[in-house]
Amino acid sequence: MTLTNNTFIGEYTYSLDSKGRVNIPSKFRQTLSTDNQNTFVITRGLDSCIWVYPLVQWKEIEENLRNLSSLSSIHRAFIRNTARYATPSTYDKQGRINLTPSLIRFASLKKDVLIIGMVNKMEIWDPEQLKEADNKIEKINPEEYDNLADRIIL
Amino acid sequence: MTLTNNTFIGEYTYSLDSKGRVNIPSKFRQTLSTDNQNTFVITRGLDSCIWVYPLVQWKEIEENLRNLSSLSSIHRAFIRNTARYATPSTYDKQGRINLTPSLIRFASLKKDVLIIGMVNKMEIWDPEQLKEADNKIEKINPEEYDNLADRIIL
DNA sequence: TAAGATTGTGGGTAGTTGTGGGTAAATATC
DNA sequence: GATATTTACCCACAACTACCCACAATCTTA
Repeated sequence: MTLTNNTFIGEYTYSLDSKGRVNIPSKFRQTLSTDNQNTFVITRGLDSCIWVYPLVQWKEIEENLRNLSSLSSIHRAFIRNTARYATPSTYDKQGRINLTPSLIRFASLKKDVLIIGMVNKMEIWDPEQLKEADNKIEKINPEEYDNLADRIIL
Repeated sequence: MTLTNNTFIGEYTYSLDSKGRVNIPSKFRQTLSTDNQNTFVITRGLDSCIWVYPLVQWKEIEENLRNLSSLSSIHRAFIRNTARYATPSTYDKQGRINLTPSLIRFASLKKDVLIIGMVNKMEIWDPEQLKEADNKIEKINPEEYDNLADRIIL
C-alpha cells in the first residue's frame, strides 16, 4: 500500500533499548522515498520531544535557513538553535535509529516511548511528558484552536 | 447503479471479529474510486465513534495540516491531535478493514457494530453509544437546528 | 423455484516486525 | 602502538499481521 511519500500519521509505542536505539514504525519506513537513503535527521522539538525528519524534508528546512539573512539577530539565533542540535541517523537492518544521549535527556525519555506521526515529520515522546503537554494546550486559547478546526473540514 | 464516487449513505449492522476486523458494506466499497487503492484512514470521531475516510478524502485533510507552521504551538497541537489517532487500513479480499485496539477501546465497540454513511466519510458505532448520543442531541437548542435548516435545502 | 453469484464471518499459515544480544570494526585513550 | 571503549552490523527468536481458503447466508436471475 503506497500512501503519499514521506508522510507520517498514527501513534505507536516502542521501547528505547540500552544502546539508545528506537524502532521506526514499519509503516513509516515504507512511505519513505529512496532518496532519503534510509536516513533521518533528529533534533530538539519545540515541545519536549525529539523531532525526526526524513532527510529530504530536512534538506528543505536547510534551504529555508539558508535564505534567512544573518544581519538579523533573531535570524541568527533561529538558525543557530535549529542547526545546533540536529544529527543525521541512518536506520539499521532492523529499522532502528540511534538517539544521542543529549536528545534522550532533552526529551526525558525512559524505556517506553511514543512515536507520533506529524505528517511531514515524527515526534518521539515520553508518555508522561506528552500527557503534560496535552493538558497545557487545552488551557491556553481554546478559541484559536476552534478557529483552526473551522478552517479544516474534517 | 453508481451514485457519486466516494459518497456514503445508509446504515448497516456488522460484527467485529476476534482479530479486530469489520466488513465495509459492499455498497460503500463499490462507490470508491480506484485512486483510493482499497484503503481507508480510520481515526477518532468527535463523538465516541470511529471515523473512516476514503484515502483521497484524508489526503485533503493531510494537505491542510501540511500547510500549518510548526512554529505555532497551537498548530502543533492541532496537527498532533488530528494525525495521532489516524491509521491507514487497506481492506482484504473479503472487504474487511482492521481496527486498532486503541480505536476499538475509544469507541467502546463490542461484537455488533453499526456503520453509518456520513456522505464524505463513515462512522462506526457501538449501538448503545449511538443511542446515548441520540438522546443527548434531542436536548440541544432547537433553534440551532433551525439555523442549519436555512443553509441546507431538504 | 432452483441454480448461480455475491456477501458476511471464521480460522489457518507463512511472512513480517519488534526486541534483545553478540561480534567485529572503528574510534578514542594512554 | 597497544589497549580500552564505543559504534555499526549481524543473527536469533517471539509475537504479531497480512493473506489466503472455506463455508454459510443472502441475494439475483433465469
